[in-house]
Amino acid sequence: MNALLTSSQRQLVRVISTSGPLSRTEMAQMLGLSKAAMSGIARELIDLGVLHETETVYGQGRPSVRLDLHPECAFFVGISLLEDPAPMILSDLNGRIIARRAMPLSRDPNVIADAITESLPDLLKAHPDAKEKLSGIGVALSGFVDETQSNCVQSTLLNWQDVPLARIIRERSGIDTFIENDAKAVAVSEKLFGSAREIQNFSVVSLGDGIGCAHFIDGKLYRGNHGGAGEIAHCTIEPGGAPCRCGKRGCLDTVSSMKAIKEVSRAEGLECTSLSDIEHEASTGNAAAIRILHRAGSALGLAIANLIQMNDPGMILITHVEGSFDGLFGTVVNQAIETNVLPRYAGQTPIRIKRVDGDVWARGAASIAAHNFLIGPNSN
Amino acid sequence: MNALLTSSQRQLVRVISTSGPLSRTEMAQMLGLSKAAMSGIARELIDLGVLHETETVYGQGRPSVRLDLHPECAFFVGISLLEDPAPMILSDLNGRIIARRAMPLSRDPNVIADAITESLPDLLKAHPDAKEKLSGIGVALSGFVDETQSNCVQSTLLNWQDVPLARIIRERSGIDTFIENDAKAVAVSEKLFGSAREIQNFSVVSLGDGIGCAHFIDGKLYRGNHGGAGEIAHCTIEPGGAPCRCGKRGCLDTVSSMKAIKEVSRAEGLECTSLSDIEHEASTGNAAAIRILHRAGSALGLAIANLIQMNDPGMILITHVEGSFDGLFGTVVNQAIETNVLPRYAGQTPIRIKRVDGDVWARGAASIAAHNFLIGPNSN
DNA sequence: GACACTAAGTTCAGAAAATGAACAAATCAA
DNA sequence: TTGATTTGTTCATTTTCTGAACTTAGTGTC
Repeated sequence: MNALLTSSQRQLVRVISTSGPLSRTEMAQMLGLSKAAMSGIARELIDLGVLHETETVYGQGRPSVRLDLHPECAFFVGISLLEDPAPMILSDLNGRIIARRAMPLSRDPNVIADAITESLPDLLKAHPDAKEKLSGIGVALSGFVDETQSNCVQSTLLNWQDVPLARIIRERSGIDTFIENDAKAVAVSEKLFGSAREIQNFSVVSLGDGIGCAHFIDGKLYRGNHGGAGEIAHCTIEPGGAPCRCGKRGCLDTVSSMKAIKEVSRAEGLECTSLSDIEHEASTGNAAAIRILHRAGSALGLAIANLIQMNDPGMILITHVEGSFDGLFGTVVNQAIETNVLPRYAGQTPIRIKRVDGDVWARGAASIAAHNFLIGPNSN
Repeated sequence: MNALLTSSQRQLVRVISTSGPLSRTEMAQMLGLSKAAMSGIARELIDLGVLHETETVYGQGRPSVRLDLHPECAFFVGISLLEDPAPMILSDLNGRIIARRAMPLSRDPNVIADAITESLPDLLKAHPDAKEKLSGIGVALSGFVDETQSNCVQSTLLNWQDVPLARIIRERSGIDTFIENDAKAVAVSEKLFGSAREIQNFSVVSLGDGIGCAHFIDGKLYRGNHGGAGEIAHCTIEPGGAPCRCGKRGCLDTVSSMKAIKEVSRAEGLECTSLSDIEHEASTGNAAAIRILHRAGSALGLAIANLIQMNDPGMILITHVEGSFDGLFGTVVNQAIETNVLPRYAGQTPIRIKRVDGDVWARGAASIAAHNFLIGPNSN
């Protein structure tokens, strides 16, 4: 259905999806078209059910009518391969989750494709509308994905090397499928549906067992020359520090990831199984806990400060699954950012913290499909 | 003249300027146009003197004729405000320097504008062709420039704050003028004329008294949200290290800039006035010299490695005015990059070293004008 | 060297898309 | 109620692009 749109129609969809609801006149200006041309294109898209009229804005003169994407003109499935069982969601064009299922995780791409295909009818059961307008499947995974969003170049977690997962799923299910790295998927979902809608340049730092990061630059996801942009976890933060599983030493990952924090705690004899536990110990004055959180927070803050210095983003979004950022750890991170950023720019880059639930990855995955529907793969 | 081009014509110019000479058929494919449309557009541009036919490529079937920009269809003036006297060059569309002058440097934008305007006739004297087709003036300076490439937001060297230099020069001279930060100007000139023509993502690190850096991302100069992208010089590289003039501590600038290296050498009692001197001392076994170069090289290498980790560029271009990269310093830099980059990616990012002469900044400045002529200011 | 074969580039009628100008519609302000 | 103002529509006209047939300039083969 998306392929049936003319290039002007696609442009219009793109503008609305990045700028939100707009009047016909505003869009005409943004696209450099005449009001006459806009009028026609808008009507076509309304007739196709892609756009619909929303609020009326009153000012001087005839009020303008904002057009927005019809949230139910397309539906998407998102699957996260980061947990077992793998969460699976059905979302509309606004990123709203409509249905939720889970499927067993596997390392065999064929098994995954089959599991997805078999789970689809159940996921879509109560939603005949979505069944008909299902426009794409997105998959989030830990690893590197190439720029076609079709091949997984490498994944340690899944033990993959050049697996054309999207193609396999596409063949089994018959539905347009795209895969993406976990952090990059979250960045896309924040850009489409979240707090970054109007920000052209921002970076997402996702804090969990590992540390992920993704950049949006000039309104586009930036994946780098080998798909490795955002590999902040393996920035050297303590030269000559502890060996990392990547082969080098002193990576941020060895200091500030939840996994690292917990391991160091255990090594120091703390009986803690979660960040909250350690935070609690620290608040009661446990020197080891304080030291650990301080070290982890300073390292993460320094890495983020360096990121700000290098790329000058308009926002840093830190997402975390575990614990909270109100304790010592969060305080130290913020402090470290402040002290390591050019004083001239200190406080200029908003740092937003977002506690995310178990749906993030699946929602991110769905947003990859949505992005391909709205913006297209090559962003031309 | 540029404003007279239709949007298709501009697109074509843009494609050629980024991809080099192409046949009509190739361009038709790249722009998604029919051969018929291309034929017409190409003829128009040839008639206008913007394009010309170059080599003929023989294959199966009728040979294709590559079209390229006519190097003499536009000329540009570039001025560097980094030295006194300020170098001033005249270049063609290939970046070839045709004439060279110098003018006295001033901190008063009006005086600069007058000096440029007065120097122009002399610069253009022997080149009536260039006089007629002069299409823009570019100015490179040390400091922050806004995204319109018209205002200098801040310059420590020139002691400026929000100076609309481009507008002033434009008014005096009557010629389209754009200004740019020094490192960013060099990056643009490398993209247009240098070794980065076909690379979409790369970073330039310019090593001189200070350390500058600029990123090209997805084929575009990336300036960041506040124009501060590439401020690698003030990444914290030695936490808690020596105080920097920026107000914080341990910045790369305090360790690896030529100024810092020389200052530390002097403080350590070495009688050295240039990098070559220190390199020479090191090669004769002077422990202090070795230590200084090692520290500076490791720091710069680490910063570049972090840059590679974060942005995964397709190339790093290190430009340096002074000394050479064949000695200890260069070796240590390369080593530090290797050891601090994910082993998986080690050696994957080409590091090119370029010794630049006194023309770099003025040539970079001219390329800013050329870029605005070829690609346009907003890159739509 | 004649012949088919291939692919580049051109031509031109016709289709598609965008424009400009006039106009209808919906509100505010007085 | 009237005028001002701005949105959005309509339609004839212009601009731009396409498709298909054609010309051109080579290669490869016998």
